[in-house]
Amino acid sequence: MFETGLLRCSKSCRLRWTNYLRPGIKRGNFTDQEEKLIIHLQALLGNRWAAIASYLPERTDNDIKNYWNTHLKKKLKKLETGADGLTTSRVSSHQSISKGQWERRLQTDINTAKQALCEALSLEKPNCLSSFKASFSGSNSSTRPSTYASSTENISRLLEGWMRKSTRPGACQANSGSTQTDSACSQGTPSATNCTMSLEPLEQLFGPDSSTPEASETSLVGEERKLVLEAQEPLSLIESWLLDESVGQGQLSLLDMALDDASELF
DNA sequence: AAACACATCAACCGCCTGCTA
DNA sequence: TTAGCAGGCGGTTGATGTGTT
Repeated sequence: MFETGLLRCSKSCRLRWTNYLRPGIKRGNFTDQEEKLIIHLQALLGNRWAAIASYLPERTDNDIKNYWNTHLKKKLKKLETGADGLTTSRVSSHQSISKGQWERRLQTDINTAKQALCEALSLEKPNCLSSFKASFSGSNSSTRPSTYASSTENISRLLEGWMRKSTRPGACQANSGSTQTDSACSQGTPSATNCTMSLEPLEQLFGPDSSTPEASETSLVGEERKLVLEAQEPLSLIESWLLDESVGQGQLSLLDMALDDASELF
């Protein structure tokens, strides 16, 4: 501990630096993209503002937390109470679940799905299951050392894949001047933080034509519509994603899968 | 102009975790 | 092994700004 002569301890100084003084911090209104990304990440990660902030290097966890509490909560509540059946069911269904429960169930389901997939495809790869199980070994609440660490890493991996897929030509732009936070570094922030993510899935939440499933579906064009329709085929969304992940192609968004999966599970 | 309500956001608080002696 | 410490985190508070009556 050091004293600066100010009436602040090192803790306060650090906070002041990371939340206010640190260079590269963007102030002012959040863009639509940032807003959607926050909502997306909050749905995935829960109130883990530091983890969410690691995907928005120009914003601090405090900023995001404040923005969520003051703006986005209301916005989502509005949507929830609105006449939008699809959005309402989607948002409320996954928000009503406690985060830990959601994570465990999702991870368990992923595990099960992947196992089934490996077996179904008769993959003669002993590493397939073992490596996967190892990667999710932390999902057992009685053995995992840290829910946070395991889930953050997992989600990071998922997001990496999602961002790769959702990034379209011209959609990725450099974030010049941004500085990684200490927390971002320590948490293994994916390199994709410098990408402005494509967030079409969330247009369904915020777009003017998202009030009905039909509308949201018809708002999609070409390849996206095809993929949405494909997602309604017997293959579960998780399986689609797993296949997608293993093949390294496809454009199903993680958000759709996560939310749909949550709806299916509950 | 004053009073009040509401919104915003920096800072504080307490808990948890990891490190180290 | 363990106690003490520092740092990180999320939840909450309170000061300040802004809008409304």
